[in-house]
Amino acid sequence: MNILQSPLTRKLSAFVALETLDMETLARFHRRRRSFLPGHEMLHEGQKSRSAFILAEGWACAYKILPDGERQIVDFQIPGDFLGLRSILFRTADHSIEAITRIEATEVLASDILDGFAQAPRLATAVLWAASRDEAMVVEHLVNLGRRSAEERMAHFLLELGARLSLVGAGDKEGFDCPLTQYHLADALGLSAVHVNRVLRQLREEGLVTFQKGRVIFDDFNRLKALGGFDTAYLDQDGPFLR
Amino acid sequence: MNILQSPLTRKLSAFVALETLDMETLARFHRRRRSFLPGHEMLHEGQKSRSAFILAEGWACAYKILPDGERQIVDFQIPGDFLGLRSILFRTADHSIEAITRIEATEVLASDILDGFAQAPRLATAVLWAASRDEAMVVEHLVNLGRRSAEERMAHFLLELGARLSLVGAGDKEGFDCPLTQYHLADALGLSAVHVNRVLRQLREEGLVTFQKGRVIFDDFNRLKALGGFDTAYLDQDGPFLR
DNA sequence: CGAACTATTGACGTCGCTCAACTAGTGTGG
DNA sequence: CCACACTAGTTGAGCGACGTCAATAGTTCG
Repeated sequence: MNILQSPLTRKLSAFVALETLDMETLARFHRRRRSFLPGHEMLHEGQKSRSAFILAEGWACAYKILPDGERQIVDFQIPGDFLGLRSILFRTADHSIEAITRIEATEVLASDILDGFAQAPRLATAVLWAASRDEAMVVEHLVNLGRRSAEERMAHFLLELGARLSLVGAGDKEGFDCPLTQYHLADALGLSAVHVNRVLRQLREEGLVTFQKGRVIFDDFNRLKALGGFDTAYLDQDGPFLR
Repeated sequence: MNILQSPLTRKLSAFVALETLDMETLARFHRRRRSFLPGHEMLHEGQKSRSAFILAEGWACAYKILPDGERQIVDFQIPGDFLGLRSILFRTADHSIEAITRIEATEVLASDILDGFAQAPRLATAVLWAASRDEAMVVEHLVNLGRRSAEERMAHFLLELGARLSLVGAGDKEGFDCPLTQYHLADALGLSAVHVNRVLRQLREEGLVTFQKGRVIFDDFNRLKALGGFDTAYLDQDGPFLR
């Protein structure tokens, strides 16, 4: 894939108008191609890591395991997202990452990124923006867990996923293909798998959204948005901002 | 206050060994001194903002308001923290910020920061680290809401606050002064104020921690850590890493 | 000394959890 | 080709953590 067309470039271009120098530096990030099978643990909490990944194809999730064995999924990653960026800035990774589907990614060394900042400062700004956008998503996720009912959480979550996927051309207002199980949803939304099932049934029976057979279909996009209190502003994805 | 001693410099020094050039660039961030009274809304969600703040003295909180009027506090800020960094990278602020106590801060223009990156790339890395650390805290907060009981949440929350404050010299293993009300705790932990009260009583009666009269006292630090599943690794604050 | 905020406690309701049983699809080896 | 295992999904019964509502103090401040 041409670097000009890569999901990451497309995403960063939503914020900064990248120049030739930035593009060249970014291209240097994409030298080591790697593949992973579903279920592979790409990064383990506590591990020292000198490289991160840029996801080109497939889905992954970042999570933490609690002492009692419970899991909280923090974020799902889709093409164009960094995997484990924090793990190279920190002494040890503060979370684990697991491949959900088969994954194609490029490995990026810490030194590539840090040297890149010195050569292309605009790129540093773009990466800071990408990290801030990730944080904004985690924040919205936090609000979801803190102050919304199970039904509202699910509505908001499915809408966010749809919005993110549509940015990389993998979904629209009709719906999207989704490889997640009800267990993934439970661990992400802080619910039990049993309750996830009930909530999905309820949303389906109310004619709002249908999640079956690996596909999410928005039956009534607007009513779903109203239920989930969903507003895309925090995704900040409406065309280049910094020129 | 000398720039060498400012809380922000101390915090960033925990990650990168800052050079003279970085220090000078950082000093340029500290020109516009501002004060705010308790309760002042320093940043409003949806607002366009061209400047952020570096907190020198006092406490603030970042929060979101839901359509039904409920509030979720995302983070509390203490000296050395950025206020509204995301708001200058995004088109509009995705959250609001309120002064809890009287606040002393310096205002930083977006251009100061972005120009600073071009002149001192190490500083860009340091700011990215600071943003990542903020994200790590939000992530831990998310795990807190998703998978811990009210009692565990409270334990974890008070321990995190203590750890952060001790980094800037405002607390230790004994305890710390804390200007938060039970309503603040409720909005941060996704609980009702009534339940916060009950949980605090329970923790006090179990001899774990006492929160009264604006002071948090760790009655049994180790048992509290065990209860909250608290591990400081995600704060990544054990001495300079990148040299 | 009233007004406004903060903290405390009880009674009662409910959302979401646990446990358990059952179905359906899928893959695997004999 | 079937038996078995394994995973994902579905549904019911019962229960407990936490919410809501309401009443009462204690504190701070004008």
